[in-house]
Amino acid sequence: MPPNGRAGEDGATAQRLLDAAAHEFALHGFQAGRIRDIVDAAGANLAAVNYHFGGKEGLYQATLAHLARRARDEWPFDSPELRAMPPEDQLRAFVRVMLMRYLGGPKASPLSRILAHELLDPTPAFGQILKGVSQPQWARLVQIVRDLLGPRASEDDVSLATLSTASQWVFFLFGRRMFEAVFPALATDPDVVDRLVDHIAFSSIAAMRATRERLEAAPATSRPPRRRAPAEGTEKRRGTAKGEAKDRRI
Amino acid sequence: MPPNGRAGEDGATAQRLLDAAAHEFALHGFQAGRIRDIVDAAGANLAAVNYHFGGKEGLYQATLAHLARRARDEWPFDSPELRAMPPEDQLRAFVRVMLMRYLGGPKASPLSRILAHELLDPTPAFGQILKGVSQPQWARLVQIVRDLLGPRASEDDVSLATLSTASQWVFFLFGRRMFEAVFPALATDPDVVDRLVDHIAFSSIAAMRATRERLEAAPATSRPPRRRAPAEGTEKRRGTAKGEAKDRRI
DNA sequence: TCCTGTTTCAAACAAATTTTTGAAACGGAT
DNA sequence: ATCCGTTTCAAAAATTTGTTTGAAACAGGA
Repeated sequence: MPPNGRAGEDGATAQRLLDAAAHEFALHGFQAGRIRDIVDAAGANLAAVNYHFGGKEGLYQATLAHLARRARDEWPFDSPELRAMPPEDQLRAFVRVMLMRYLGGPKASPLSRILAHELLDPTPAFGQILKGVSQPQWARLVQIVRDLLGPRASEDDVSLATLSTASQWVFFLFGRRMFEAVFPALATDPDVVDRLVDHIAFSSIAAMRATRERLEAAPATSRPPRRRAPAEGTEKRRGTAKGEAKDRRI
Repeated sequence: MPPNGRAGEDGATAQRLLDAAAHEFALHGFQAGRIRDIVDAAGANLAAVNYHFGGKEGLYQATLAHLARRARDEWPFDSPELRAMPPEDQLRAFVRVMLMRYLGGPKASPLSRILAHELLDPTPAFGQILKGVSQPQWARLVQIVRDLLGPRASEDDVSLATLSTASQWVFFLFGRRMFEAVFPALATDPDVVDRLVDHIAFSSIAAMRATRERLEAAPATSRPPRRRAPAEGTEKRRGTAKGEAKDRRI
C-alpha cells in the first residue's frame, strides 16, 4: 500500500516525474496534459504518479511548488544591488529577466507557461499561482514605475503605465508563435532578446517621460483628455451550479 | 445515414450548434471543450454534432469559418474613412476596436479567445486562423506605425514599434483576470475601455515620437545603443513521430 | 538468510467523452 | 394517404484517460 499518498521530492523517480510534468503541463496545461505522456517521458510506470503524488492533481500541485521554488532562485528580479541603481536601469534589468523567462529557449520558465494556461482556463490552483508568482513581480514593477513617473502620478497613472510596460514582454508569454509568423526577420535574429530589451526599455521610458511631462504641465487633473464615451466589461464564468461533472475547471 | 457529413449552416439546429460551440471553444479551446456541453447549450441531441458536422473536429472547423466571417463584418478595423484620418487617429481607432474585441464583455469576440487558445496550444487549425484573422490586422497596423515613424525607420524599427504597440492591447486577450486581480481599482472603473484607449494611444504615440527623433538625430545606424550581450531562442515541439495517440494537438 | 517496508510493474478497472447505430419523427412532394 | 429523404433521438459501442490492484522486484537491517 502507498505510504499515505503524500510524498514530495525524495526518490529519483519522483524527481523525474516532476521534471516531465513541468514540461507537459507547460505545453498543454493541466486539463489537456496527459499523465501517460508524463510517465513515458520520465521513464516511469503509469502507477508511479498515483503512488508518489496521489493522482494527477497532486502531481500538478507538487509541480507548481517545485517550479515556484526554482524560479525564485534562478531568475531573481529583485536584489539590493538592483535597488541601488537608477530606476531606468532597474527597469531595463527587469525587462531582461522577464524576457529571458519567456523567450529564453530551453532555459525558459515552464512556470510562466503554466501561468499562461491558468490565465486562459483557470483551475483551482489559479489563485495560489497568481498570488505566489505574479503578485510579487507586479509589486516590484509598480515601485519602479512610480519612481519613473514622479510624485505627481496618481495610483491610476501608475497602474496604466505599469500595464503598458509589462504588456510589452508579457506578450511573448503567449505570442511567441505569432511573433515568429508575423515578423520572421526579427524573430530569427540571434540577438532578438537583446534588441527587444533595448527597445522595450527605450520606448517604455519615453512613454513614461511623456506622461510625466504631461502631469507636471497640468497641475489639476491626472487623466489624459477624453474623446469618446461608453463602455462596459463583465463576462460569465462556468457556473459551479448545474450539477455537472467534476470541476477540474474553475 | 448522414448525407455526407459535410453540412454547413443550413438548418436551425446547425446554427444553434455553431453559436454554442463558439462559446464553448472560446472558453476552453478545442481539446478541453466538451461537445456534450455544446449540445446541451444548443438544446440539441448528442448525435447532432456528428450528423451535421461529421464530428468534433468538423464542428470546430465550421465554427472558425463562421466566426471569421462574422468578425469581418462586426468589427471592421479598416475603411476608406479611417484611411483619410491622420495616423494618430487611425491608431486610436485601431486600439479601440481591438480593446472592444477583447474587453467588450458579451460583445467580445469569441474568435479572439479561440486564437488565444491556439497560440498557447495549437491544433492543426492554427495556421489557417493565424493567416486569415491575425495577418490582416498586423498588416494594417504596420502601415499605421510606418506612417508614424517616418521614412527613416527601418523594417526592424517598424516591427519593434508595432510589437510594442499591439502588445498593449493583446495583453488583455490573455491577461484580463490578471488585470482584475492586480489593479482592481482600475479594472472596476466603468470607463476602463476608454481610459485604456486614451492611455495606450497616448503612450504608444509618445514612444514612437521618441524613436522618430532618435532616428532623425543619428543618420547612421538605426539600432538603439546596446549594453549587454548574449541570448538565444528555440524550443521543442511535440513530435509527430513516436506512434502515439491521435494528433489533436500539433 | 530471512524479514520488512518501499518501490516498480503489467494488467485490470472505472469514469468520462466521442462516435456510431437503428429506429422513430418530421415534412414536403407525388 | 403514402412515400422518401432529412432530421432527431435514446441507447449502446468505442475510445481515451485517470485510478486501482495484487504481485513481483528491490534494499537494508535483524
